[in-house]
Amino acid sequence: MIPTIKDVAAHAGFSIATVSRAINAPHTVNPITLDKVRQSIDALNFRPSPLGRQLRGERTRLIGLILPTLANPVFAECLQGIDELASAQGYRLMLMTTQYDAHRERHAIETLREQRVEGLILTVTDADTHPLLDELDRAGLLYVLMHNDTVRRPSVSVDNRLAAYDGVRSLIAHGHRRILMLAGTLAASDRARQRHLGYAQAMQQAGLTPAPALEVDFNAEELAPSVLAHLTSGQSRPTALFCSNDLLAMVVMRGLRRARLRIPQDMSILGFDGLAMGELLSPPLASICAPNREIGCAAWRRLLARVTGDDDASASTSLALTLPHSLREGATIAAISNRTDSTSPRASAATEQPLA
Amino acid sequence: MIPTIKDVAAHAGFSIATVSRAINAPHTVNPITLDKVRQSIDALNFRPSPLGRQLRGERTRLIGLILPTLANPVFAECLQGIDELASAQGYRLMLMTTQYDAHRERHAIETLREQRVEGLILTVTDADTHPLLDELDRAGLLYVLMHNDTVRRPSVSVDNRLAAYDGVRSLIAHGHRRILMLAGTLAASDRARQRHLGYAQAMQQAGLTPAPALEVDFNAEELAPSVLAHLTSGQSRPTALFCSNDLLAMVVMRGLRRARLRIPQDMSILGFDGLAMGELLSPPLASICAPNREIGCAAWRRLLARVTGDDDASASTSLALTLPHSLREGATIAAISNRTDSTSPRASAATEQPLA
DNA sequence: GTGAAAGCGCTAACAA
DNA sequence: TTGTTAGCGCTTTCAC
Repeated sequence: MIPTIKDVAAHAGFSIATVSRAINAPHTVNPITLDKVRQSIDALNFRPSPLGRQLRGERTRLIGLILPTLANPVFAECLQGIDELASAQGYRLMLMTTQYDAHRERHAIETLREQRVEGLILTVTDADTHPLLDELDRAGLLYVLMHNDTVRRPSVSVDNRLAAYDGVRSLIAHGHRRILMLAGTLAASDRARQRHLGYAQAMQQAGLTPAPALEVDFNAEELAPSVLAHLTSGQSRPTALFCSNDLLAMVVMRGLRRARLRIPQDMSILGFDGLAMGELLSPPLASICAPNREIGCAAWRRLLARVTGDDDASASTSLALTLPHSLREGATIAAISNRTDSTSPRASAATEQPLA
Repeated sequence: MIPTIKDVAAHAGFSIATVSRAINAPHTVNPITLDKVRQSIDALNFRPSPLGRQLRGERTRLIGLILPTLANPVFAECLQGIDELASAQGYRLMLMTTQYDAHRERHAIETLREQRVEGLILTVTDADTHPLLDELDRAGLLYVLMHNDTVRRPSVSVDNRLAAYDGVRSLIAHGHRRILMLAGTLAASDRARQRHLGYAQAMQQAGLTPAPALEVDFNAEELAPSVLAHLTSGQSRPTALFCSNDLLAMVVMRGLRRARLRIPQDMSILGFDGLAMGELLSPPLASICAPNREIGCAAWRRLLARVTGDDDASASTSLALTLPHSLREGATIAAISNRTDSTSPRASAATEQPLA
């Protein structure tokens, strides 16, 4: 079926050792022999099996990738960056997704470990409390976290707390006082926690009262009545929503529209992630941007440094690598005049200026 | 470093054969022995290396995946479906992206072949003229195409021609006469060709004149002036655009907005792909929907049937598996009154009714 | 410059 | 029930 080095040797009339050398150290074999061997290789369409090599203890050049889902483009964007570098450097990627499920996380790690991946790039729900990561440490399997916000483990991410702080400060600077944070049903993630911390800090610093994050069902067609009530109730109606990620922001925007609220006149929206897609929305989504692709690249570089042992430089570096975030203005944030801080959507709309 | 079966055997005080049996056929070994072996396995945190197994000619349970890009969620959606089934059935996925580059396609195939994948799921630019696929056939490497529209090779896709035909017919039914098709810079793909065929057919059947597809640069911030000229020139201004995919439709929508055209009052838009994201737009994007996730699943099932040899049933089946498409109405298509088929955006807007 | 042979981790036939 | 052994595809001494 699939030709082996043996077949090539027989075909060329040499020993397998010579064929091996012809492949791995061409200069050590007689040019004429080399030519014959190469002809046989072509004739049989032979490709050396990495299994044989790997078995000999060579490097597998295999890196494992564990992501929660690809339904959220955040991870697809990271993956693009990783894939770019990996294939350029001759590594292969083995991908598994977990759908945020702990069992699948465990299964993924076991599977990849069995495959003898040289390292792992992953995003988990909560990096600080994750027992599997301790196991990885114990097993000596190298890994780098992406997006997870922890100082205890090797990770690449933005400063989620600070980024959220900056974003919410910007909302406040636009005159918003009643700002609510919305989170997906997976509010338990380390980044969601950090983002809420940043939100709370910005609020308090402005003398405002932070509220707990409001959980929103990602998959529902409409916003739940209970949620909608929070967003529209007369007196304390929020004027701005800080969504813990862009996908959530998009779902919320749709929900608000269906409830006949205008964006940003009736409600300002700020997302988090900086999805490329967000710019295509109408109005373009304001978002706290993480350099997702760059996060993927950086994670790759860190992992590879560890894998190849070029880690001397980064040994002095702290575990957590923090990449700069940025604010994308978009057009989903309206400025609010604080004097006429009316609670009626209609009334307030008149005093608001959509932001270019 | 990584413990081998030998280490376990030594630790447990048995032969490697017994350890192997303890792992692969526990019932054939003495319970007491089994217990000891298992303790050693746990103690050493041993995982059998698939390399050894695979080398013995066992199945690798490895499937290769070659996608153009993950920047287009179409592929991410397929991948979700594939990944779901693959991990449920104990297969591993090796992913490579090509960015529509022929060299990378070749490289991906070679790499995966070397890895001894049992089969390949891929999307190529043009399946009919692709020399690499002939090579796969010759090499006997099993594969299934996704999205590629060809009857010559095993593939899973929608009927792109018919789907486009249906979509354009719907535009015509809404009163549109001047309908233009836009395509990405990769207009050479088999599916783009089929879609244009469907477009042309629907136009001709309605007594209208189809135009060649207009190429649009995907990555530009604004629509190119030449393109914009096509879309706004007075007399022959199109009233509807059929975009060869949803991502393109989104880019075009943004471009139109920047050019101060309203959607759908000034211009109707129909996309192709049925991206989940499209429903979150405002207005929700009308699209010809392919069941992307289902396409991934179906491709997986077909490939696995071939890989495992359960192909008897599908031997009678034709090579190309066509899944049903559907039309998502969205709200980017306006009805046009044909009597007052005015060419001025402003004037025509008055006679148009946005479609719920 | 080339070949013979050992060994990587594992399974399976065969022996005990 | 357990052990011995050959061999999967390959690289790498070590001879020749």
